[in-house]
Amino acid sequence: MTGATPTTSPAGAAHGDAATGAPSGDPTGDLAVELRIALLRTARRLRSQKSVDDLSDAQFSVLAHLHVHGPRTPGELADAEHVRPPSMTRTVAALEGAGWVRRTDHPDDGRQVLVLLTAAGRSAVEETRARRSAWLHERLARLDDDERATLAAAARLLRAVVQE
Amino acid sequence: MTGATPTTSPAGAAHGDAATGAPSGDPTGDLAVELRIALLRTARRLRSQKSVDDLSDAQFSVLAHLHVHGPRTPGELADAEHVRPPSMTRTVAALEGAGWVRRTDHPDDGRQVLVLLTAAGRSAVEETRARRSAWLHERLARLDDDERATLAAAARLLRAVVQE
DNA sequence: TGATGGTAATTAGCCCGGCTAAGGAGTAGC
DNA sequence: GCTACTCCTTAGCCGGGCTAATTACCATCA
Repeated sequence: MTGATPTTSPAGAAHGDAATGAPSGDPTGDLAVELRIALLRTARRLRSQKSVDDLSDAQFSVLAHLHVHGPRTPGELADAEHVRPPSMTRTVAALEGAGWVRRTDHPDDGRQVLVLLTAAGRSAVEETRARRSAWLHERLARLDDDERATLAAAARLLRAVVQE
Repeated sequence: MTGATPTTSPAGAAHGDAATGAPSGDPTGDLAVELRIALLRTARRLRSQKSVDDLSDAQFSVLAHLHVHGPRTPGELADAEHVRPPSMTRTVAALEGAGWVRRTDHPDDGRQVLVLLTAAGRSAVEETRARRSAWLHERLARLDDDERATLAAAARLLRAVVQE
């Protein structure tokens, strides 16, 4: 099919590309463009796999955050997910409606609320995490060890890069 | 699945930092989980940068596709973006309304439509691409050459992994 | 040639989840 | 105890997924 090779983006034929603002002598310029495309494309594919279960991407992300970090306030969750508080309120409400989280009063501050995973929520995270990784897992299995090592290193780098 | 996910820190009160950083055991199983998390997280950050301009992620993706591949029918675009035709109809309509693409009759088949970039659309792609990469670019600049090489290799691998 | 079935695009209408603006409820400082 | 601030929530907009149904066109075959 559209077997365009990744190396650069010469955009083939009639489409004078190469603009992208990347000075050609500057490797990170190209890299940013290439990496962004690859990441967004892969993420889109990963996200499209989610349709098999009933947990949306935003919802799962919150659940996973609670799973790792423990109870959090909506404000903290909004901050962590880089969304506005009203959006988080809505997501939390959906999760609560589904029985995956519970809202409790904050012990010290009456304005705040603590959101915590229910037992159902905890196992939902664990099951979903495995299932969602299946597609990627299956594809990674086709790579050789070096390639997998590269991706593992990249995953670590991305974590650092994205770190606030 | 692989039984125990090694990343589960007991959410209780502990705040596992080392959680999810662990390379060990079943390499591809862990890798899939780790990579998925890193990719989705990074993609979310990248996407959140878009808010500065008036081009949504889905819209930009279509524009970029047309920029690289030339005129396409809505059906082909839907296929390429892994969305259903009605979704693409809507996206194309928005792009047309903004003047970035034009719809023309298909030369051979009256059922089909050809979507093509306008001049404005073409420069929108080029400008936006550079701007959107700026955030990532700035962060990549803090890495060393080896790390950048790793990410470049990973970008290539991801393209291949996601192919088809 | 005219009915029949398939295919492309669209419309209608649902839902999720971003956002802003505005409104309680609770806290804190004076 | 008033005032200001903080946190959460509600109300309501919008983009963009989806399915189901509709319309327009093509292709085939009796």
